[in-house]
Amino acid sequence: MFALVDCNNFYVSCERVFNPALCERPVVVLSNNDGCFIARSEEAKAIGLGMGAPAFKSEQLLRRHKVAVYSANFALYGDMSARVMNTLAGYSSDIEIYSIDECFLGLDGFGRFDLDEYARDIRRTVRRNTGIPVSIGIGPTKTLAKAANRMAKKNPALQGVAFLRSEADMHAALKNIAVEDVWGIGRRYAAFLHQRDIHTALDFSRLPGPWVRKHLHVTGARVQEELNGRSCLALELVRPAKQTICTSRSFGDAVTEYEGLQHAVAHFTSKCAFKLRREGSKASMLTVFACTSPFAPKTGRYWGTRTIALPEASNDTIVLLAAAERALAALFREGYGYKKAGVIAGGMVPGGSPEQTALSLFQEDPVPEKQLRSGMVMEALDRLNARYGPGTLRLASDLRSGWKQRQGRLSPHYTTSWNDIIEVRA
DNA sequence: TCTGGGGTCCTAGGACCC
DNA sequence: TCTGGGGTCCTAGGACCC
Repeated sequence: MFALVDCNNFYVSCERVFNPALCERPVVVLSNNDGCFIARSEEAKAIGLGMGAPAFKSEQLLRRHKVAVYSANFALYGDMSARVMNTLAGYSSDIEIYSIDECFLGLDGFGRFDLDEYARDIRRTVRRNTGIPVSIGIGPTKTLAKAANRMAKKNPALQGVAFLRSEADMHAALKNIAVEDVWGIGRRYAAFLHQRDIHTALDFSRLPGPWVRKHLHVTGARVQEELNGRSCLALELVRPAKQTICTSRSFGDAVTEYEGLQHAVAHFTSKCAFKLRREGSKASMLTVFACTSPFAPKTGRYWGTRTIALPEASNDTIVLLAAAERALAALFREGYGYKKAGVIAGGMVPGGSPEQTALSLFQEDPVPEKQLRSGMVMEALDRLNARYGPGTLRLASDLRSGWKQRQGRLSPHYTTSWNDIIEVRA
């Protein structure tokens, strides 16, 4: 058995924890750069504010219904997420943190418990410890746990918990779930299936296996197996190291000067380097891109990208910055208004393993003194920033001028910044 | 004025190896 | 008359997730 615990309207719920007056109002949280809705309270959904819809198109609606609007505060959401996951870890030793607001729990060997009551206890405890409301679905496969979770959310009578215990439970659940709402069936496959008169999860589960394998490939075939109660997706108890690490942002105002892009790219590169070190990985390739708005008139569009192969895999900010600088210089074209840029680290090599030191053909020194020093400098940098706040110590090229994000309605970093708390009190 | 930011996996086809 | 059999690696594109 698997349980899927999913935080309700997570980002909105985080804002509400620290501002209970929001509980009676429609609330939305915007994406970076205050662009789209990425979280909506139930009231906001009812008004018709769509997930991922651009906020500027709904300004009237927002005003008319006095919707509380927030810029994304990922420092807050990330910290609240860690608190929720911490609580959940007390309920099973087998946990997979699936996303910032979702967690699978393995319930093998929990047969002596009443799982329904167990789930209700989890809900109460998470709520008490963190203030965050969650819904819980339980089923014999991850996909069925997902489906159960959806039921728990959609059906208030269930009070946040749905348990697919018997064949009959599963049959009833699948009958009431549209095929596009099944985990692993996206827009394209849903349209394909609708054309062939397959509308519910139950319809899909009954299709001939080879046909599904042919048209939806192995991923689709696995979904079908899972819907039929045969588990194909195991819990990932250890998160595998990331294969790529990306930091990118849209700009509040288009950036036209090379210098502005340079500062932004240096900032993104520093963030990537930090993420690499946190993962214990080194990158052997670095890609930089900068582009105009996809909504700009066709003639004013440009998508520039360059990838640099590093002579040795690295997670040293200084090394990566030098590469990023070269890439940007190569891709930059005068005369465009750049609306977004980013840095992608790839070709990962585990940091600290023998490969990472051994493989450079031209490395003259058997004891890589330079690398040793670089590691120590980066460690000091990270320690200082961990203690005194991100960005306290940084490279001189990592400048915040010449580019900025729109972020007009940011709530305080209630749980991660003393300064913000002091301001709130004042 | 104005449209996010991360990720993963799978497949097909080409280039290449012996 | 009529072109082997077994691989790997890389890339692009398509699908999906939150």
